Amino acid sequence: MATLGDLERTVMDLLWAAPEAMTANVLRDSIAHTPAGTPAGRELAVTTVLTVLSRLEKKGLVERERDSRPHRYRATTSRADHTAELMHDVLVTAPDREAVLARFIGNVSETEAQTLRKLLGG
Amino acid sequence: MATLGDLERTVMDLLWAAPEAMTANVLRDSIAHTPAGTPAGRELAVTTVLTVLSRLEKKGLVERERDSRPHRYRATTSRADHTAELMHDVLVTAPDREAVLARFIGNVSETEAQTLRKLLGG
DNA sequence: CATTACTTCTACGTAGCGTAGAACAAATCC
DNA sequence: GGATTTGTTCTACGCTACGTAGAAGTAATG
Repeated sequence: MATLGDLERTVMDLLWAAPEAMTANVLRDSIAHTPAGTPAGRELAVTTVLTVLSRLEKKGLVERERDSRPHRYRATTSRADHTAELMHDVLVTAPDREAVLARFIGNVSETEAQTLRKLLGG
Repeated sequence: MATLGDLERTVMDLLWAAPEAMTANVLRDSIAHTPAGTPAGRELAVTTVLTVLSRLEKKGLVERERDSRPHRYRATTSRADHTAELMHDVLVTAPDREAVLARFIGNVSETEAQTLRKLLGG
C-alpha cells in the first residue's frame, strides 16, 4: 500500500496538477523546496527528482514516455482516483465496515455529507 | 499519520478485539505469528511484544494501566474510530474532495452504499 | 534476602525515503 | 564524426521506522 514520503508527495501533487507530462528538469524547477533546516530557495539536484520519479514509477503511480528524449513523466491515475482508492484500502482493513462508515460519516463536514447524498442518489 | 507495521497491526487487532485490557504475556500467547521464512509455531519474545506496545503507546494508539503490576494494555480508540479517522486523513490530503468522494462512492459495494444512504438519513 | 516476574534500555538487521555524485548514454555543435 | 552538452542510470550514504530480542534494571514473592 503506497504511503508516500514528503518529496514523493510533492512530486505527485505537481504531476496531478499538471495538464501535461513533465520533464525532470521542469519538475525540479517547480518544486518550491524548503525542507526544514535548509536555506530557503535552494533547488534540488535533478538526480534527486529522477530517483524519486523512478521509485514512483516502480510503485505504479507514474509512467514515463521513454521515446521523447528528455523523458516526460505523468501520473498514471488522477489524484481523486488515487485518493479514493487509498480510502477504500483503509476501509477494508477493518472487518466492521458498517461501524467504520458510521464513524466516517460522523466526521465529515455537512458540505461533504451533502455531496455524498447527492452522489448516492437520494 | 499512523501507518502501522505488520506486527503493530497484529497487536492492535488483538487489542481491538479484546473486551479487556491485556498483558504482554497474554498478547504474546495470542499472536499466531508465522512471519515469512520462520518455522511455524514459534513464539515471539515477550520483550518484542513490549517494545511494540511501547511504540504503539508513543503513537497514542495504546494506553496501559501502570499500577496493576503486569501492566495491562488497551487500545485508546475503537478500531472503527481509528479506521474512520484514517479515512478522513486520507480524504483531506486531496484538495478536490468532491471528486474523491465521487470516486470513492463508485468503488464501494452496493451494501456499503446502502449503509451510507441509511446513515446520511435519506 | 534470594528468586522470580516483569519492564526498560540498548542494539542490530532490514527497508523506505531524501539526497546526490559518478558513470554512462544520447543529442548537439562545430 | 569527435567534442561538448544534456539527460539517465547506478551506486551510495544518512536517517527513520519497524521487527526482533538480549542485558540490565526494578518490583513482587517466597
